[in-house]
Amino acid sequence: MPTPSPSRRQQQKQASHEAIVNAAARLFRERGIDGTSVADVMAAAGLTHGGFYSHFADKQALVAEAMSAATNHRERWIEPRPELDEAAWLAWIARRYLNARHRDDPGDGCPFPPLAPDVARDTPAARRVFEAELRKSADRMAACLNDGGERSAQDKAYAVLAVCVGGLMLSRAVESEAVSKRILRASRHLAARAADNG
Amino acid sequence: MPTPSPSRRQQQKQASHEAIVNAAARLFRERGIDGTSVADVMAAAGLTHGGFYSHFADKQALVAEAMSAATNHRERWIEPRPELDEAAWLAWIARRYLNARHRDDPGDGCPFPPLAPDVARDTPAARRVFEAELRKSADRMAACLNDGGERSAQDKAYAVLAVCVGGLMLSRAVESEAVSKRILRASRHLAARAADNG
DNA sequence: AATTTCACATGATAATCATCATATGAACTT
DNA sequence: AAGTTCATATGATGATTATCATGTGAAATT
Repeated sequence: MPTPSPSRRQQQKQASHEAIVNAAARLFRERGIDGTSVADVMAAAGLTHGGFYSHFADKQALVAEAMSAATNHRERWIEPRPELDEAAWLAWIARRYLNARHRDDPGDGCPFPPLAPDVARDTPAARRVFEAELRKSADRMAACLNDGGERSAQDKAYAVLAVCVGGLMLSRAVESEAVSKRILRASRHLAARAADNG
Repeated sequence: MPTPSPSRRQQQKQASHEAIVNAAARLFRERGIDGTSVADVMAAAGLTHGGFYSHFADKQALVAEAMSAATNHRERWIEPRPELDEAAWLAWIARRYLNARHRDDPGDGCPFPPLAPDVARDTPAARRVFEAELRKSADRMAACLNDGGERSAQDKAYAVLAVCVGGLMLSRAVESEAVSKRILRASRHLAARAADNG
């Protein structure tokens, strides 16, 4: 059936729902899932804690939705550039992803680095959402890569995602700026190497 | 001064201290730092919660010690093999690290993947410990690599660590065995590519 | 042997948290 | 306009937690 024009009330609820999910997507990336309380999320969404359970069955349900919401902007990093060859394109997206700006703003960045370990310890449902989002990213990247030899474009994509996610995570976990930058630079370099046919 | 033979009491305390640190090193890797209570750690060490503060100023102090303790076995993964050339050696250590056994036993595995995001949000002191341990791993690896062109052996080492850490983390965060294995395999392959001279 | 020390146990304390119960007022229905 | 619904607010509840206070018995000291 075609969407009947939503009532004012429905609109209001949907707006709140989105505000909650967006607040959670940011806070989870910034402080981790365990480090973020339901009340924190609701306050950041401009609401109070009590209303939470008319939107979600429990915190787990929010985690799943927030994970999806946080991954919606993958186009920011994985953007086609048909005029570039494979190595140049990989170097280009690696620079978009592995840099100090992204490192210093996890709340607005890729959710894989900050949330992967939390998800690994979470429920199968959470891992299914993570996997679906990771797969979408890999597919989007693979569409810009060549199928080379025994390695499919998808395999290359997963490997590039691994360096990018690992490099960003490590760059955030060290204290000195010099070492952090070095990790970013070295990871960018290796990401571009995924292009060569082996 | 030469170590005076430690009294029975000192020995006892030291044994308890080590039991606590080892229990923490395992539990933090398995359940995360926030997901592990001081009481959990003490119980796993065969003690009760009250004695904790005669060993550590607070939970943070334990985090720092546990991180070091968990990294002490890096020789398991980064082991010299002078008879192998660089690419073969990298392929070899990548297989040692990026496999299902390691993936399925985080409590006894490398602490970087499960703890990096927690540390990124922790105190500067925690990040300094993380950095020191990461640097030791990079140094140990770099000692087995060639200084090639503009990329130093250390840079290569950091990049290899990034794929390894990222690949293991992603392989744990997805639900299907097929995708998980694919990530491990693709990451192993890219790790070995770090050898080529660019 | 009497005394002191201290590692560890038991038992608070105060904070935080997920979740639930209930109230309220605006938005829909009639 | 009176009645109903429901999104959200306010205010519990019970669990968990880091940390502290106090007790105790074995070990060290005298």
